[in-house]
Amino acid sequence: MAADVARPASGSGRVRFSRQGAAIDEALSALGGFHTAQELYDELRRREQPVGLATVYRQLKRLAQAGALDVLTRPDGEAAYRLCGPAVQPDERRDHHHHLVCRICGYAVEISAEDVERWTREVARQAGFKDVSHTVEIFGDCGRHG
Amino acid sequence: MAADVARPASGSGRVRFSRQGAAIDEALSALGGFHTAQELYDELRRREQPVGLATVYRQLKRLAQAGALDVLTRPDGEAAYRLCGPAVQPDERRDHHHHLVCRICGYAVEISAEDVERWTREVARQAGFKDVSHTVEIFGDCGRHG
DNA sequence: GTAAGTGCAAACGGTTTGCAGCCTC
DNA sequence: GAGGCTGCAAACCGTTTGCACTTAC
Repeated sequence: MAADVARPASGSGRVRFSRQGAAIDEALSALGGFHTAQELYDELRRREQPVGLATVYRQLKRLAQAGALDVLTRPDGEAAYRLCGPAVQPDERRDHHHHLVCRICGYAVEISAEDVERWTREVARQAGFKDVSHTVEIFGDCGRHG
Repeated sequence: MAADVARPASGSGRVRFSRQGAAIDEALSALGGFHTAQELYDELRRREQPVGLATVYRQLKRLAQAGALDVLTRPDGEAAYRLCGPAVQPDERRDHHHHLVCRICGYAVEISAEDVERWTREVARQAGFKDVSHTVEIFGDCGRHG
């Protein structure tokens, strides 16, 4: 099930299969939760399916752009990725959402934040701001790793 | 008023005056809003009071630790700083808060987020997470720069 | 005189890119 | 065989650090 992660249906330039791409999909699926490119890189070596670091980054970017990955910026600015919810259909657009992330093991819960969305929009409106975007992430210790 | 920015009352190691430190305080005050170390560095050169980039970073870190600066992580991971609210007393502890920041000019509004604080705590509790922290920042276009 | 503060340049860590070669379609 | 994908190494960018020097007190 791992290697079947949504492949981009993007118009320009067909996407080809590669051993490395599959390995990355598998690792993402096996690890679960949010993990950085470096962590993924290490995991791949551990699995004796080494992939160049540059390739890991490129693949992650592709998957993210294709909507197959959730991307998250950690407090220190490092980026972390995980597969989108289990059964994402190719054309199913994932809308804006946030996460409650374990800072120890990367386990993450998707949080519905209707109220926060509404709140940010309202705050921005009051201050006269336009083209508003926001970041909301919650980090903690899930207490069930290991 | 600019050079009088709160100096740390920290116990270890007395803090000395320096032309560079004062210049940085002034620039921060003159610019207002959130700005990166690099932006500050450029501003200082523009003012013909050049300060080494390393010094800018060190000074910003000091001021931030002393509680004289608000620190903010931009979506791309870069750090931005600004002086804390106008009249901060040396021993006045600024508690956790968030900002609505203009992504164009750095102008920022401090937002009270009681409800969001409560919400994040509640979400985390429901998921059984401990030691919870969170990031909430709103970016937009204030429409009044220039 | 002592040690904090500074400047420079080198080092760092995460991420991106140029380019030659490989491999899928 | 054309073009995407890979690997490597070099480049980047923000930030930190080592070290000798300056300077406030």
